[in-house]
Amino acid sequence: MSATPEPTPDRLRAIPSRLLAGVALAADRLVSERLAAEGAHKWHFATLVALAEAGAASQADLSRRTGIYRSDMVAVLNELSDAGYVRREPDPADRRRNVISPTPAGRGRLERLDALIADAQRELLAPLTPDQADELTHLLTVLTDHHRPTHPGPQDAR
Amino acid sequence: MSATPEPTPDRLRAIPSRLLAGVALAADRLVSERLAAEGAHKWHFATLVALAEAGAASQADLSRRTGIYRSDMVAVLNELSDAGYVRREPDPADRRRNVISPTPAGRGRLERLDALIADAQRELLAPLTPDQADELTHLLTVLTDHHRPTHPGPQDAR
DNA sequence: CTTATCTCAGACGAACTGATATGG
DNA sequence: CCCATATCAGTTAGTCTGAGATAA
Repeated sequence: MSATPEPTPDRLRAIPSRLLAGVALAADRLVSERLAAEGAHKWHFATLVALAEAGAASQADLSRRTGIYRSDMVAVLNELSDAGYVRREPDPADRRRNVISPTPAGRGRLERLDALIADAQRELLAPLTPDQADELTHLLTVLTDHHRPTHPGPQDAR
Repeated sequence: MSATPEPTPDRLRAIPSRLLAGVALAADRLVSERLAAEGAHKWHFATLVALAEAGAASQADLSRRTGIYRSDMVAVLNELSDAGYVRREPDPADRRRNVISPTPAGRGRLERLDALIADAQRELLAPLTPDQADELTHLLTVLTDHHRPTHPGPQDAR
């Protein structure tokens, strides 16, 4: 048996950009699966976090904070508001915009999703020691802050 | 002045899976730009590397080694062979398959692309010390080897 | 193995409708 | 005050790319 399973060449496996792509993909799948089990999406989580921090914000604000594209934010907020997690009402001070604010149910939702995300991160970093996990996070943060034509997740800013 | 530019919440910025996604995206863009300057794509590079290592291989082998989807490999090989970088001929031992082999021009092409990729990796990791860059690569390798339900990274995200 | 579709998702530019802001 | 123009917020509809499945 064993017909030599065509290994990926070391020259390819050692390339940082390829390693990053692979691990990022695995991480994204982990997170997406966990959230999907609750009928949620990472965008919902990011939006609720931004909202928890800001208290209330316009859609454009949320777009900038989360990195979710302005057009796509519409659908995200529709879903969150249909589920009763956020309230969307016109801004009396500037009628061009809506003021989005979290509801009590939304705050509860955030805590639940936060726990799911934390679980996924733990599983992702399980093969590392706590110190290594911290170091990895640190190194990624350095690179993130350095390479930032403004896109953690892509989008926005044009 | 300063209208407070809506910062990304720390709760979002500190999440490993988000950091990975952002850095992986920046890395991929760097590499893609460099290769595009030579009219190449990362898939061409990966295929040439696999070919250099194997000497010659079937399309299915190359697909498994590089993580490039079988269907997409067809187009990649069409391009490489049109440019004279690989030869595609029927396998006399098994007429169902083709034997792909690199040409001298293909080997030269690989060296050129390899240099471009190396440049991109250097630029990507520039903000880190050499030790940190090595450590990052090591940590990513550990995660890559651990999280592979057969999908090390099909090849990339975007 | 090759080729042709087809579906699905995500990123994103175009463009339209208001509303606000500014300079004459 | 009136008007033209520029800009911003929200929204819709549509393109483009890539993954993955399926079938001939």
